Amino acid sequence: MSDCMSCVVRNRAICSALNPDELGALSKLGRKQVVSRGQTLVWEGDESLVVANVIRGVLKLGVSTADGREQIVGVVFPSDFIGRPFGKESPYSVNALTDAEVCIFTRSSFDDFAKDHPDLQHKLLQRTLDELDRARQWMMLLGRKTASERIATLLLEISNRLGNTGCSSIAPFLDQFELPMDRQQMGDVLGLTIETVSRQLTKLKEAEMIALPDRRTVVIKDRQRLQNLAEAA
Amino acid sequence: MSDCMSCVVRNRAICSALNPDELGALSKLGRKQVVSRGQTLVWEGDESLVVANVIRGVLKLGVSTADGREQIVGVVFPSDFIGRPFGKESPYSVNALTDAEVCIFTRSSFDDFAKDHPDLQHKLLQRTLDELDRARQWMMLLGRKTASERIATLLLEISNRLGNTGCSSIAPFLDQFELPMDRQQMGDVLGLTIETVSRQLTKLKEAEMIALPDRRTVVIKDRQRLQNLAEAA
DNA sequence: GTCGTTGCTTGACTTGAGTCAATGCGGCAG
DNA sequence: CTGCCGCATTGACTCAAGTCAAGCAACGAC
Repeated sequence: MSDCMSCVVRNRAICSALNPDELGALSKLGRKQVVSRGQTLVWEGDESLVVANVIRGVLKLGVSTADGREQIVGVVFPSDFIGRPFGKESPYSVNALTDAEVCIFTRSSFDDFAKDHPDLQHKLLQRTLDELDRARQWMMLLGRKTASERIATLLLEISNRLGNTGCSSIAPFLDQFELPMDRQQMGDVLGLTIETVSRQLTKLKEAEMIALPDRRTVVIKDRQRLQNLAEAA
Repeated sequence: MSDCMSCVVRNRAICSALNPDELGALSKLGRKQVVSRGQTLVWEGDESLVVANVIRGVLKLGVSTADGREQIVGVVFPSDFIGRPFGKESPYSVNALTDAEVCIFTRSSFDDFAKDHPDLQHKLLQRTLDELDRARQWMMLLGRKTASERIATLLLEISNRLGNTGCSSIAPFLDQFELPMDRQQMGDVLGLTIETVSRQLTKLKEAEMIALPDRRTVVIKDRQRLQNLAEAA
């Protein structure tokens, strides 16, 4: 890889655990790769051969049943880590929701490097613990929240995840943003159908909590009310 | 703690990463604690002050909304690790489903110990990755499976988790076992109501896939058919 | 014994979300 | 400009699961 030191996620990705020398060593193992929207990086059930850091773009982690039902079990943003280090087949597929750029490693070379760098493993552990907490919050959503609560939660989550680019702590969240996914994919994240997603968005628009200038753009007009709805109070 | 070397989960818990000397040092930091059914070990939203290994019994991790809906986001069995190391408040409460025994540490002393023991962190990372995979599989269940598929999945999961005690690799799963939870709690794990749980269990019984000799006992009579149902084919 | 209590099951009815089927709309190729 | 194509929205209807309300069975206290 050419230049980790100038990488836009240098200070947020797990690489931030490494000093310049270590970073140089790691950079020899990986390479940047562009992934275009819709492209699949890893298939569900395949042996886990690669891991990666997200540099730019948004990707989804998806599980599907034999009869074609799909559930998106994770959405990864820049600086997030992708993959299943230390063996095991990947229990989900990884797919680009938008054009993206990742910094990719073979699993075996990454594993070897990680074994010798406890600080890197520590960062990875923290990240995995955070991801687990997020997954559990999502379990509450999928098990117990109503359709409108789910939509409200998703919009706020995306607003936060897109806002926290870290570069500018001025914007902890965004009041206007582009959805990195279409209606079907929103349904797949929320455990709903495309029609229910559409209807609930219309309701939130009619209630003036949000505006939808075009299919992909969301404006949060009343964050407080949206938050109350999301928190299922 | 008196005697880690003779601990029943010695070879399966994260402690298996440690040599006898290290184990001796860790044992000075922790203590065994008996927890009785229904007792709460950690409250949702409280600062995470303790972590623990489960020695005996089954505990649940639960999240609830302001208006009283509950979702169980994890069930932990002997040798599993409980808690949120490295800061952060606990996003869920921890509750004993059965009488249990845990080996408990203050978070800060465990954190300090872990910092100096990369092998322990490595074990913890692997365990957390496994737990994350399990949580994601459960997201598929909560988002996309029907009531009967959910029940079938839960019964098989409990059969496997109770079977894999590690002590005897003879029994990879059990065909008869005691449910470590009541109907309400099954509903809370599956995102269903108590009535739906009861009705679906009756259906599985009528279809002769299982038998229910008493409220808490389950006998798997046709594992293959139950598995087909669970896999949502 | 019999009275409560607690947890589970069953039945009748309601409802939130799914299904099926048009219709609408914005962009782009020709 | 026109017509098509790929989403997205909307409407009418269905159905799986939830709600509300009895009953039932096992167990312990007295």
